[in-house]
This record gives sequence, C-alpha cells and structure tokens, in this order.
Amino acid sequence: MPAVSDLTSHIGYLLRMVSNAVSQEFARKVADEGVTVAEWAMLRSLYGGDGIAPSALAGKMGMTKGAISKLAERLLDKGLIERTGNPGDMRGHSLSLSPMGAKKVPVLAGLADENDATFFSVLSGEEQDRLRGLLHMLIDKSGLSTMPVD
Amino acid sequence: MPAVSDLTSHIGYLLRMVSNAVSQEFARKVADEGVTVAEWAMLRSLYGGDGIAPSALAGKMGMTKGAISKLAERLLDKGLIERTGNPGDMRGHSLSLSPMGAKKVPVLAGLADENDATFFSVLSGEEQDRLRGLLHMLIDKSGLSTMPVD
DNA sequence: TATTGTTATACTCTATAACTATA
DNA sequence: TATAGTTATAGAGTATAACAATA
Repeated sequence: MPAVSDLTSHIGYLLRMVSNAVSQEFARKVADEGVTVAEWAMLRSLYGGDGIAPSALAGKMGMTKGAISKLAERLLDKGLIERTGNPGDMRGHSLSLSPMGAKKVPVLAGLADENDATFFSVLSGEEQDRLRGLLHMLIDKSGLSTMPVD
Repeated sequence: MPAVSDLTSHIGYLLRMVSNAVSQEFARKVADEGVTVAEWAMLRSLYGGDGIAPSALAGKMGMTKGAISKLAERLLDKGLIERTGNPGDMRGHSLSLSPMGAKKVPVLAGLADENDATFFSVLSGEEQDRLRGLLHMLIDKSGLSTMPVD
C-alpha cells in the first residue's frame, strides 16, 4: 500500500471537521430566532455601520455579489435590513440594519457567545486565546478578506 | 447602541471563515480529479480498511445514513468504491475502495498536502503544530466523532 | 463600454422523514 | 417490532453567467 500522509495531520481537514460541528450546532440555535448562519453573518457585518454597498459587503464577507443579493433579499423580506437609494449614483444603493435588525444582533451575539462557550470550554482560557490568535493570523496574513469574489 | 461582543472574538466565526476559504480552494483542486470534498473525505475514511458498514461510516464521518447513502452512490457510479454483500445479514453490506479508488487516494492526499502548504505557510512550523494540536484536542475532548447522527 | 446589481440556473451538502427489505 | 439502507423532499449555501439599468 502506498504511503499516504495521515489525513488527521491535514490542518484543513481538522478545521473543516471542527468548524462543521460548531456551525451545525449554531445553526440550530439561531434557527430559533428565525435566521440562518449566513444571515447572521450579514447582520453582524452591518452592525455599527452607516450602510454599505452590496459590492463592498461582498468583499467584506468573501462572497459573490449574486450570493449577497440573494441573502439581502431574504433579510429584506424578514424586515431585518433596509435598502436606501444612493444619492450620487442611481445604479447602486446601501444596505443597513432596520431597527428590528439592530435589536436582533445582540440577541444573536449572545447565542454565539453561548455556542462558543459550550464548544470551546474544553480548552483553557489560554488555549482559547492561542487558537483565536492563530486564526486571526491566518485571516490577516492570507488575503482572506480580499479574496477574488467575482 | 447596546454593547455587542466583538464578532471577531468568536472562535466559531473565525473558524468558519478560515475553514470556508481553505475548503473552497481545496474543492477547486480536487474537482480537477473529478471528486468533491465530501467524496474525498469518504474515500479517505475507507483507505486502509477492510470494508465498513454504511451505518458505521456515518458515525465515523459525522453524517446521517441518508447522506452516506447518497455520497456512496455517487462514488459507486464513478467506480471509486465497491459494495460487498454481507454474508451474515442480508440487510447490510460493506463499502470499500475499488482498486481505482485506492489508486486515487494518494493523489488526492497530495493535493491536500499542497493545499495545506499554501494556506498555512504563513504560520511557522511551530505555530502549525500548535494549531493542529488545539484542533485535535477539540475533536478528542468534545464528543465530535460520536455526535448524534440520526 | 464599464460598472452595479439582479435574476436564472445549477450543483453540493445535508437534514428529516417515509419507505423497503430483512431479521 | 427492530434494524439496515434507500429514497423522496426540502432548503441552505454558493457559484457562474446572462441580463438590466445607469454611468
């Protein structure tokens, strides 16, 4: 049998395994609040901002503009975000949280805290910080938030 | 504005961000070999084994038996795995790699190595080991590989 | 022509639940 | 009845590409 490097040594594989488990559990939690994980990510990206163009949001979230459009439409239907016409350029517009959406973000953030707590409590506080730090390094050093999106 | 814990402090969020980027890139690479990421995971799970029941595989891979069934069918169609009748119990059967599948695993493993290299080379060897170690701890200590699957 | 978004289409991944065949 | 698998259905997530409107 040819030698195959141990799969469990692939960081990408381990990452996918843990991330899937965490996300799946989190999906169940936010579903009770009527949103999906991707929707939560968009709401959170909009939080605290003044309104952002869909294309800019696509870059920020690492998604294509088509995906953003679809996601935004669902959140508009749910009344959690708002679309505002752009004064200068009639082609574009801005997306921002509705009052209802703004009220929802802290609730969802609480669920994220809770989910993190249950999943990562097997690590010590120091280990959690180390993991967070390593992930931040990967995001910063790789062009993760500036990946090709179109 | 109510205080909301910084989203970027949620390990689950960071994990999802990095994992998605890594998996997406890997998906492109294995697509050239005619398989998807989930298919690769199944092939790898079968590698080096004697044949395994779909239900056992479901437990091992953290998926439902329905999902396993669908995945297995695709790999059967591609000729990468084989189904062997179970002598004792006519209800069940065993899944194992076909010779073609067995030949493909090392190739795919090479792509995984390559993918890991490009993504995680921004970390030092020591940092990579640390990350790997933390992920292993999470998988071992949480019941990750023994999650409810049905 | 170039840019901003939307829409149409398609596919993977996965779950849930109903169903079939065997035990 | 209980168990092993399959199938039907559904929905999230995402991409690609064609399209419309505006610049």
